[in-house]
Amino acid sequence: MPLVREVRRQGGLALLAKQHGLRLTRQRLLIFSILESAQTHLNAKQILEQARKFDRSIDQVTIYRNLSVLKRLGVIDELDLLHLQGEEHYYEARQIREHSHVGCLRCGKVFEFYTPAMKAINRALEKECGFSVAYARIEIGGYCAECRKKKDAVAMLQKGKKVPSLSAPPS
Amino acid sequence: MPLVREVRRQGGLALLAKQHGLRLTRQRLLIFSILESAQTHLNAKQILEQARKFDRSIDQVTIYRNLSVLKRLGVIDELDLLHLQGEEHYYEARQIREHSHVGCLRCGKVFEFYTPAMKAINRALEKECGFSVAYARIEIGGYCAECRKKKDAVAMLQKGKKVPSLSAPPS
DNA sequence: ATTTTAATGCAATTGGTTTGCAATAAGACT
DNA sequence: AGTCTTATTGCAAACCAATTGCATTAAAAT
Repeated sequence: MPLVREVRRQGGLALLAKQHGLRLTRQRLLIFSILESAQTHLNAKQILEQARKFDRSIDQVTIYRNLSVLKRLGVIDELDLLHLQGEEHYYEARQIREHSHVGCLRCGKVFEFYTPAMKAINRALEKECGFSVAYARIEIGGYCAECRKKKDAVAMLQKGKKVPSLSAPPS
Repeated sequence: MPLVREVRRQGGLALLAKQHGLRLTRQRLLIFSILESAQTHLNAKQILEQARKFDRSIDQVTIYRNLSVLKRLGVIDELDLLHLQGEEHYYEARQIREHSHVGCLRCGKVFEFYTPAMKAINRALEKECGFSVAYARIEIGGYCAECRKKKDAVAMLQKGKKVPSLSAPPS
């Protein structure tokens, strides 16, 4: 099982788990490696799918239980991404540099964004409230540059027409 | 039904709903008034409980459907408060001044916080990405001043003892 | 008053997540 | 290596917030 050896070597989540007295099972190491190599946030289903490629017998409860452990260890974040991509939760390994998830309410695209002002919030909390920030989740909804252009174009064409009703869900 | 008259007068959500061609039913007006007078974020169950005090026959689907409408209108926010108070979603009327929800990972207390740096994030997004922010959700986890004090006191007493395992959920 | 159809209530369903429990296997200790 | 302890797993069933189908009710336009 080459995968196991690899994970053991690289440390990271596995090392941390070991330090907390958790057993390094084949399934657990697999889940850890998936999270560590993920380029983006994943939901439980996606993690399960990836895991099954290496271990066809792994069950979704194992995914959930390990995500739960990692949440407790404070090394992954659980996100809902403003429900722009569905109702499930998404998970990502906690980054060194904090960032926000920005989602377009029109096209549903979600991207990550960082600006120093994010750190300023933590400093303000520390200073004003004596609150020590462990992690911050910033999720922003709005309209991306592309959609704004399109919207302007449409507005130009429809000048004078009434605004569409909001009583029906957007298609 | 004095409540209905009152809501009609005060405008707010009811006025907005009318402008979008929605019918002002007794149940809808009741839900609106609960949200408008809420001092804090509520979940669907809490809204239902409050609503039943005035209308014993109101159903939870009516709550959910109206929350859904209000989300679409963009006048309420749907939050999960870092799951510190349960897995359900919480709702609050969108505030003029944006703010964050700050939760203590030790005692579970959640409070609201504002600092100008929050506006700075929006400006940065606009400037750097051409992204127009409709709303921002900032949810922060960490340790409040009180818990930090307690923790220090405990650490003082337990100096030299090993760190408790994280393999079991916190009591 | 009549008509249209949005909104409601009830029941049933969905879908993500959790729990109970017997079987398995990690890690500790000979 | 062998044995023991118990954390962890897989399977099935349960859970529960949220959604959907449908007949009924009632807002509001005529």
